[in-house]
Amino acid sequence: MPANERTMLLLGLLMAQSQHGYQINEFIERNLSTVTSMKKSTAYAVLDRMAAASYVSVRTEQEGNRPLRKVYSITPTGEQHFLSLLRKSLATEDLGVLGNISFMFLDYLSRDETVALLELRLQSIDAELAQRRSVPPHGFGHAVDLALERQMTFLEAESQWIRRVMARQAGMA
Amino acid sequence: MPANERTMLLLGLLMAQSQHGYQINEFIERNLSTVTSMKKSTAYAVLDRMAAASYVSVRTEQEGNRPLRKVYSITPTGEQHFLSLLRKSLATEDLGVLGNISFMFLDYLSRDETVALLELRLQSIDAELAQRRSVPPHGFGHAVDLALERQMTFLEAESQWIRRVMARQAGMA
DNA sequence: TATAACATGTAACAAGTTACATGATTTC
DNA sequence: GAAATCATGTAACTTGTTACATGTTATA
Repeated sequence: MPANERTMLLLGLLMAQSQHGYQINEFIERNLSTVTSMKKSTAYAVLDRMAAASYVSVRTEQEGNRPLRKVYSITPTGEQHFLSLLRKSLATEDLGVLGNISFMFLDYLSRDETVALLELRLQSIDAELAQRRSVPPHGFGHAVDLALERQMTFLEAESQWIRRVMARQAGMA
Repeated sequence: MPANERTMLLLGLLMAQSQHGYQINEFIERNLSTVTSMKKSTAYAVLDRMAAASYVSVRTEQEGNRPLRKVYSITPTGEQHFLSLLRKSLATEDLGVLGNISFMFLDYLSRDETVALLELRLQSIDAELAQRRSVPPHGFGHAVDLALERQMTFLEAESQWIRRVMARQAGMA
């Protein structure tokens, strides 16, 4: 019963069209690197698992005398499973998404170092924000853009929160 | 080389005082259930690993004829390791925190169902917000409160974002 | 002729979850 | 006398990463 995000991601990509593993991995690497960190070997393994669970069917094909490809197609069972994963995931807030344990332990660093580290974090967040604003939405799918917009929301929220926290620190100095 | 959040959490709790496993697990279950989902068995295993890595030392003690306890104390090496995990984690934004893949696939649900599911999500987020606002900060450590405040920031950001998205959907109906 | 792109894996390991085991003691 | 609390684990399983293996074909 693997009910995880990687499964949902791969099923979701196969909802659009049948694809072979390499093709999926390329797409993820080129376009979804900010959304998932799944490794290629993992993707191949998950595809195998999904085939064993009959969520996808496999056929092999060959173009010229290139290496054999295994083309995966989502099955009706797979579509059902995908939709049920999607519904559950959308309806429930995953608290795991919200945690960053390190903030619990700020007291173990000096105020100066805390400020310096938060400054670094802020810079990396603002850089990410700037970069994303300069490269407008790719355009593959309005919903993908939604997901990226949601990430932007969190980046902005954290950027502003860090500024507030630092202002407070400065006020108490 | 376990450089994960669970290690940091346990080391962080041991920074405050030496504790035995059960004690730590109780504390986590009672106070940190929104911050981590670590299971008790996992905590015991991580404590063992940390002992093997000399991040903590162990001594056994017994109170009356209760079961033996294994009391863990952080070592100087452990303190160094903790601080280095903390610094790295603070300075870098973890993109994994931002991802919710399901939003990429909204197009596979009808507009009506999407709205209904987002409504559910919104309700659970708002309920969580209300509950947290009604139970003011526990008070064990100003930094723990900071971590919870940060979670609040994300909950608020997502609540508002979902409202915007739904308003847009309604506008396009 | 080297190296990048194409294409799929395997093996060894690390980390985490689940369900279960154990046995005393305190509380209802 | 039953159930909860105290206290620590083990065994089996799932998931994921890392590093490596393999062999072809197009490109520089």
